[in-house]
Amino acid sequence: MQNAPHPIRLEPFKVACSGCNLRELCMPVGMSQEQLDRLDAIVATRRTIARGDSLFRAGDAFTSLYAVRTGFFKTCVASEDGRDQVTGFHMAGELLGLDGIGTDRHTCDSVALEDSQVCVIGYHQLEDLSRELSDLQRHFHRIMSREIVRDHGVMLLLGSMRAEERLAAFLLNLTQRLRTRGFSASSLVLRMTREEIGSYLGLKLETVSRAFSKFQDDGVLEVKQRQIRVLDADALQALVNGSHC
Amino acid sequence: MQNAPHPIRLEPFKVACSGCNLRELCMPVGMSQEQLDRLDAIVATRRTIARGDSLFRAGDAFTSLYAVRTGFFKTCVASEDGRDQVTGFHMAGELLGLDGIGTDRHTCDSVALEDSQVCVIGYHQLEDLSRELSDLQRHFHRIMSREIVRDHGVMLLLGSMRAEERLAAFLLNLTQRLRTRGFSASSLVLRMTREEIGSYLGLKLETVSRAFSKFQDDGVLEVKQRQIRVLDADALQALVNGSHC
DNA sequence: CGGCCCGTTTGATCTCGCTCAAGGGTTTGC
DNA sequence: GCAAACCCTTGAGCGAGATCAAACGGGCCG
Repeated sequence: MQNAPHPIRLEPFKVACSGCNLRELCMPVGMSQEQLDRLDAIVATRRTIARGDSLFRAGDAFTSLYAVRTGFFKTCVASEDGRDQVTGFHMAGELLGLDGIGTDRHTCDSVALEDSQVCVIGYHQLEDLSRELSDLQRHFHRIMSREIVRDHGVMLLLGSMRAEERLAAFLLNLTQRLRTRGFSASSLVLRMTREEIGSYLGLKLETVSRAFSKFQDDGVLEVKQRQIRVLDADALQALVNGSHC
Repeated sequence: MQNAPHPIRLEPFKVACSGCNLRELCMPVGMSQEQLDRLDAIVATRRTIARGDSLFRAGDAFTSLYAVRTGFFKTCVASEDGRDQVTGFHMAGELLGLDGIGTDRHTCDSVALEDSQVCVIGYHQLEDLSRELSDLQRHFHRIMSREIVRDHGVMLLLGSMRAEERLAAFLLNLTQRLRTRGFSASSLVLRMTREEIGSYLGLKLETVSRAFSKFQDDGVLEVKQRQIRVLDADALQALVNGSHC
């Protein structure tokens, strides 16, 4: 849209990390040109996933990690009985599939919430390369560690927050990540249903809906179905910071 | 105890991975003698932590990982306001400190629940070595991945289980881990208070206490303060598997 | 254009776990 | 050995969120 005109060049599927506008968010953070070229070599393919389809499912053999290029995903785990829990939402630049490393099988489902594209990163090749490039090794370890820290944050949320606090924390997290990607921090379109939000937050969909309505009544949000406008981010932050006492 | 007599040799603090009886549970899983020797070289020191003391705290600079050698730990995160959430309990052979890799600072507190000893593993040395030993690299990645999967399991528990189901899942997890270490699966001594269990499970201590009493009344457990005897593990398993419908 | 499906909102009621409170048991320290 | 913490148990009442139910709204397709 806002780009200066470029010579029209068709690069049907091969778009390298080195030329990717997500490279400062994704695997190649801070890598040199030479390192980038080597990373390009192992991120050979991309895959398109239609809305509603799975990128992988629990039980699938683990071979690759996936970097979200465009679109939006949820991951969910299921227990033996039907119970189902959304464990995360993932947007451009984020890495999917880390759960599979431990047992060589994926332990959760990853489902596209809109038509999406991912870069396929062969895991063994990544291992090989990260033995040579200590920057890559370090970065990969950081990504895994941050995932653990993120999960601890969700555990804190699920274990000790009330419904409205959970939703506030969720919205602040989303807007924060959107801002990092250059989007507005105040206007967003939810890619997931109330039920999926509820599953992630340990709430029922009705409770999520009521919390949205409450925020709207209080002038904190403007809610039109999945179109959300944040009117008072400070109020959300205050909720998360336990103003309930 | 059951070993053939050895010449009495004092090894005051240096006990190597290669001679550690936890090596099949800990970092050196499946490593060759030559690899073990190299690992020994970087696991140079041990540290003793008295009950109630911290191994590390949120905000501390991250330099090392810690393998629990003896004793028992909890890790907990705190939010800006006073809220506090136990994110895990850790016993012999388990690795602590992975949270620090992402930001070079620890993000949670790790507290000894009994007098404990840990092996200190310098992280940079581990990185260096795992670039040379692909088995070590692989194993380390698996440990991190399993931690992520474990956290997903806790999220499922916190997000979708009722109080008694949570306690049942917790007890089954504990006994499973004790069994792996050669302890009885039916008789255990809890190292943590009801409040700490409650924090981990997203419940209040009174609710935990009531659930214990209920299990005792139902003949599933025998509860004497922190001394627990599992009388009917199948009943616990049935609870976790959602027999509530 | 009309009808259907899906997701959402809102209301009424119920219930599980929380809160508040009291009492008892165990461990620790003087 | 006694006292003081600390931890655990149990009861009573309450309330946040679940459940059940109904109606609404938008998008899609015939």
